[in-house]
Amino acid sequence: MKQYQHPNADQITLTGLLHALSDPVRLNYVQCLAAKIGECPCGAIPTPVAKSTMSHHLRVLREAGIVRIRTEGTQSLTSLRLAEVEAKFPGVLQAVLKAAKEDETLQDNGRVASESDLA
Amino acid sequence: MKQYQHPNADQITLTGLLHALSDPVRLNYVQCLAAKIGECPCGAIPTPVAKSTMSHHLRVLREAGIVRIRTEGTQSLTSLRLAEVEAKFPGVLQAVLKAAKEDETLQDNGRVASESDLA
DNA sequence: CGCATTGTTCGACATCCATAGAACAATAAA
DNA sequence: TTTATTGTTCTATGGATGTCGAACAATGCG
Repeated sequence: MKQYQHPNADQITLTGLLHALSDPVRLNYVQCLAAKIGECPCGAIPTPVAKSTMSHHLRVLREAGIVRIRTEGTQSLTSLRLAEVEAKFPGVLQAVLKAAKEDETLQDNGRVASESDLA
Repeated sequence: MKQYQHPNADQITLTGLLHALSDPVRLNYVQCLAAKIGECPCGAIPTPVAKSTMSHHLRVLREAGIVRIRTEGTQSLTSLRLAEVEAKFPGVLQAVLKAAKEDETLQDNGRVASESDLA
């Protein structure tokens, strides 16, 4: 269907990483993605924005090197590039994910992902 | 001279923190600030932008809760709120600082690299 | 084949943001 | 007091960004 381009480890920049994570919608998506193991269909994670907007956000995350996207059938599967990002910037993504998990301001911000929303 | 308002720990948000750190000029400034201990005059850290621009960046850093600014005479002294930020989001700022220290794209003291190098 | 599902792309739009110069304020130094 | 230093604020500007709807593409299902 569609071929996605992913930056390799060398092309991942710290500011790019931080910028990609600085959006509430994106950070929440990444957080939900980290909670699951392995790949995850985009649609399986509830988001408060239109699908075209989410497509844009996923593009940002992908180009920042945070997620890997591949298509299978009609749906695209996203997975966190945790190991690669950690190898490049040790502790950063992990600390952000941990902080996000315990942050209340992300829950209502964008109204994302109550436990009941997760299928 | 001027009174600065600083957010308390409760008002520091993760996305605000990440956004403030996602700018190369700001991240470099914070990194230099971390290298020094205690307060530091703004002018003591070389920056590649005009002073009005730097004033804007320092405002962003201050409002994000990352730096504390106070004036003494004609100059304003900035200090990193490392302990407070770490108390709120453990590991995040520290990991970012460590990553920034070892990142080549940030090295030459603020010349905004990386954007043009990505093409 | 026709239709539903899933996501991308395009155009549009409003807003934010980094940048800089000019004018201003406050203090220090001569 | 006059000048220099330091930084803020105002205004402008060009570019990036988040958002959406509509149209499109690809696959799966009946």
